[in-house]
Amino acid sequence: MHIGTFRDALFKLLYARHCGGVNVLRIEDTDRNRYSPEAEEEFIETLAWGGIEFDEGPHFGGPYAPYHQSERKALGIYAEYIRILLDKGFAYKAFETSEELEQMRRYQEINKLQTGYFGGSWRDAAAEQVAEAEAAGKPYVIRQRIPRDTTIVIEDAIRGRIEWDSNTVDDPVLIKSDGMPTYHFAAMVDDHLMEISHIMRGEEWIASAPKHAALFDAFGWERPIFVHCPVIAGKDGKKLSKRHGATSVLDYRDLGFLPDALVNFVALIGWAPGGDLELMSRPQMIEHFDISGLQPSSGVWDYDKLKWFNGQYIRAMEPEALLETIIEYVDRPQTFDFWELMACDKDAGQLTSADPTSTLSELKLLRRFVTEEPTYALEAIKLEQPRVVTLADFGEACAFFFEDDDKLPMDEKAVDKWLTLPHVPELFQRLIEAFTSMAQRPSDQPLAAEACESLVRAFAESHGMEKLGPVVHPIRVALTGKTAGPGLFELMSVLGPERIISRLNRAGKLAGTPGIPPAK
RNA sequence: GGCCCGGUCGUCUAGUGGUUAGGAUGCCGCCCUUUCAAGGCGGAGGUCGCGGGUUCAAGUCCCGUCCGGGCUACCA
Repeated sequence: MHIGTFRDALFKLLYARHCGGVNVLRIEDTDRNRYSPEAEEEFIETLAWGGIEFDEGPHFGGPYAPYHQSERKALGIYAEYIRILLDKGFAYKAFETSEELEQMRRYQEINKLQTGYFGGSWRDAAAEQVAEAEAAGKPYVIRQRIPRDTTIVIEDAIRGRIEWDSNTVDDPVLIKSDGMPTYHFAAMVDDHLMEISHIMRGEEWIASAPKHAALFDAFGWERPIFVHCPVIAGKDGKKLSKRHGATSVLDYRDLGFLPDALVNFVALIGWAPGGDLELMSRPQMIEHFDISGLQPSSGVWDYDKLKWFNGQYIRAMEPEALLETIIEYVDRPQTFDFWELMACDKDAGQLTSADPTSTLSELKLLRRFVTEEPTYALEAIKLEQPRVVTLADFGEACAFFFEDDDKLPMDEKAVDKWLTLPHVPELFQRLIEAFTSMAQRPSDQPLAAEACESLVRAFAESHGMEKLGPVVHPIRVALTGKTAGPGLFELMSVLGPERIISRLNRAGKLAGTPGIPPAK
């Protein structure tokens, strides 16, 4: 599901909840070429993941079932209503072939006329002529007879009054030659039948709104309130599309975004609660949501701000809940399918700064530890929680906790800079000795960060060092292979004496320091 | 081409005739600090698309203009 569609669905939910109304899902599957069960499944999956709840719909039941338009068509619902329009003269049969329509359009374009079907040869055809064509078995569509020489006015809840010279509105197809209704017909009939109060949809529908209004008028039905929401655009101002990055909601799930963060962010494109409120819980959004806060102008998708929201939501989570969420994330096969795809995609750089191939292997490592050693993994996650943006980031951030001691990748520059310092061999040796004796007297207590700190500080002091950096950095590089990460003492406490000893040994050799005895 | 919609820092936005045009993000700096983040503090960034009016007073009202976008299917 496209981000824009998702945002609209969210607005509908928020508004329904705000008003104590009913949110209904209807599957508009009248185009047999476009519809697929897989697409519908993806739709439902997206809605469920995003917490977009429905009170009525094909998978939820309700008083106006069925909720698939194809099923409603089979029931003869649309046939019944098109009959009424035909009888009242608000619709007519048109027998043009697609070639004839194509020719007409070309003629209009060449002569710089308005394009569209404004009657052709059938709007005003004699009854006998129509009967003749029908008897001859010619295929036909049923078109809406838009009133001429008048003004069609709609009252849009966001933009106010919008009007059209009805002579500029062409006659849309209501029933296709295969008997299926178009959106223009089916959605309006259903909206009436299902007692829909608000038509909330994307701005791209404004152009067809006069047709829809005229249809309600033709039936003598009360018009719902039209709410045309602004579109979400890419950085270049054009409709958000693949080349702007990911447009599918599920891609953001697989990228490691939290549904609540995405929802919070997306709600704020085209809507503002007024004042300075930005970070909002779902109940807060419902409380504040109102059509008067909707923006008429389109918004641009700002990936950076989405990332900020996600970071905020990750930091706000209880570590235990976060661990659960991460487990869910790495247990989902789609996560790995997605990163496989990313690894092959040249444009993946728009979405991640990290190399997808390494993300993939780091996520596998994360999956192993999170299920096999959840207690250890939890401690690692706690330390990385404040410095991560997406769930996927935990892969890289935590990798050094999980990687085998002898396979830990070492940043070359960091090795050159910190492991070559003259005091490093002695430092490592002292630490190895200290931790070895600790390891030989195993206790139930985990290694305390304070103990590590005093050890390191003692070394610095005994060497007359005023700053801790020259001591801390070599140890960090030895233990993590990197120069960035959580506080050294916290990280040592989580790693534990065994891993520390083994990594110090390895790093010592890497630095070309001879003479360090084996740890055990 | 025609018809429609839109236009406040790069971006999301507050603002409904009187504000030093506010917040958020991003960017930069400082603090914190063993690194990176997070967090705290601060800074740069807006002639409210442009031009006319109305008014003592206009981002806010009116007209024009420019630019951007959407639609222009037997798709939704």
